Amino acid sequence: MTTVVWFRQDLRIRDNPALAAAHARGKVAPIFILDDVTPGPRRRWGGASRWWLHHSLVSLRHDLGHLALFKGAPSDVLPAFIEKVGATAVFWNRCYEPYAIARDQALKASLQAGGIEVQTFNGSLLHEPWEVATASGAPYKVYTPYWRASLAKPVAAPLPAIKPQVDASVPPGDRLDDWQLLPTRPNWAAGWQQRWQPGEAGALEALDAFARDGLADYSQQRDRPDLKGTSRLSPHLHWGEISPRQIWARLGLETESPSNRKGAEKFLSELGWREFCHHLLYHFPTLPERNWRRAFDAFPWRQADGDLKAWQQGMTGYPLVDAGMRELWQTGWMHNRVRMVAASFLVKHLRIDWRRGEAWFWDTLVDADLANNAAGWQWVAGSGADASPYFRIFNPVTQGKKFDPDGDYVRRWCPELARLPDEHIHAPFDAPPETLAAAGVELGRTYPRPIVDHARARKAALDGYEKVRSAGD
DNA sequence: TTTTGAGTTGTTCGA
DNA sequence: GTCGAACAACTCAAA
Repeated sequence: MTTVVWFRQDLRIRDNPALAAAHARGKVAPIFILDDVTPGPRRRWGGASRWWLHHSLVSLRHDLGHLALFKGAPSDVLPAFIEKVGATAVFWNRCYEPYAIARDQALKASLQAGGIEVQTFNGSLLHEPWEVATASGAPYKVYTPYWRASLAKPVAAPLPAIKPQVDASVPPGDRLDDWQLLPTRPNWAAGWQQRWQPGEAGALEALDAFARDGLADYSQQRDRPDLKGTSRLSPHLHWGEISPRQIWARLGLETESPSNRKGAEKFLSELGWREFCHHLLYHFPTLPERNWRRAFDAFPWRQADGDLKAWQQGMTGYPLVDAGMRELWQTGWMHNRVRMVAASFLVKHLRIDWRRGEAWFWDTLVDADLANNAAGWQWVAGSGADASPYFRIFNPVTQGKKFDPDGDYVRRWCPELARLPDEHIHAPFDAPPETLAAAGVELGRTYPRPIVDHARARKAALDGYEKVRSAGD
C-alpha cells in the first residue's frame, strides 16, 4: 500500500506524524508542491524564504532518498500525483494560514469524495489552536493566561526518525533548479550559507548548541543584539525542520542547574508566543490584513514613500534602527530586540502603516511566518491582541545604550560610524563637530541626519493615537 | 451576572 | 545618577 505524504512546512523526517503514520502503512510517495497560485494574503513566499526553502528541500530530499517536486495548485497536482503512483491515501501535517486552511479543507473533501483516504496531523505546534480555550470555550486574547492554560496540558513525546520505503514508481517531477528559488543578478544571498544551515541537520545542530551553551544566560543575553544570545531557531521552526515538541523535550532535560532551568523556561515561553500567534491567526483570520482593534482604522497613517525607503535601506539616521535594517537586508534575519525598535520606529516615529513594514519583513526575513509576523507587527502598532500600549514609544537612542552598550552591534552594520566613541555611537547627531570630524563622520554625507526628530515624532504619534482613542467609542 | 485583579519587551519627568 | 510615578484607560479571564 502506497501512501502519499504531502510535505509543506514540516521538512523533516524526525517527529513527523504524517510521515510516521504513512510509513506504518507501507510504502511512501513523498511530494512537495510549490503553490504560488492559491489566492490569499502573503500566499507567495518572500524572497528570503525562497532561498531557505531551496536549501531545505535539498536537505529533505537527501534524507528521504527521494522527493517529488511539483509546482501549481495542489487541487490539480495532488489528485494527479495520487493517481500516478496508485496510492489510496494521502497524509499531511496541518498548516494554519487562512488560505491554506481553506485550500486544504476543500482538497480533503474532494479527495475523500473520490474514495481517497485523507489523514491530517499536528506537526507544527505544541497544541492545536482550538485545543486551548478559556473556561467559556472562547479563544484567549491575552498571552499570560493563554500560556498558563497551555502549560497545564501534556505535550506529546516526539516521534523517532523515519527512513521511508519510497515507492520506486514515484515520478521525480520538476528539477529544483528550474523553480529558481535562489536569487541571481544580484545574488543578495551570497555568503548566507556560511551563516545559515537550512535543513533538518542544521536545525538539530542549532538546538544542540543552544541547549548546551545558550540557556545559562538566556534571560539576559536574549536582549543583546551585540551578542549571540538567541537560539536562531526561527527559520528552522518556520519550515518545520524541527518541531516545538522536539524543543520541548530537549529543553525539559536541561534542568541540572537553576540558571539553565530559568533560561529554558524563558525560552519555552518564547515558543509560547509562537503558539499564541498561531492561536490568534486561527481564530482571527483577518489578522494579517486588518487592525485587530478596529478603532485603529482611524489612525492617520502617512504615505511618506521616501521615509519608507530610508527605513528599508537602513538610512534613517538612528544607528540602532539602521543597523537592524541592514542586518536584515544582508543576512535575512534581525535580532528580536532590534525588530521591536525598528518596527516601532516605522509605525510610531514615521507613522507609516504597519502593513507596509509587515510586507517588507515578509520579503526579507528567512523566518518570515504569517502568524508571527502579523501578530508581531500588530503588537508593536498597538492594534493587536495583548498589544504594547500606545504610549510605549521606543527611544532608539536609549534602547541602543541599554542593549548595545559598547556599540559593537552598530559598528558591525554601520561601519561608517565605527570610529565614533561609545558615548556618541547611538546618537551621532548629538556629537560635537570635532568628535564627528575625528571619527571621519560627516552627517548628511557619510551617514544620514535623522529623518525625524525623536521628541517631535513622539508627540505626533501620541496625537495620532488620540484619534484612535476617540474613535474607540 | 458582577466584581476584581491583572496585563512581554518603555519613556520621561521630577524629586 | 537613581528612583518612583505618571502615562490613560481598557479589556480580558476567572472567581
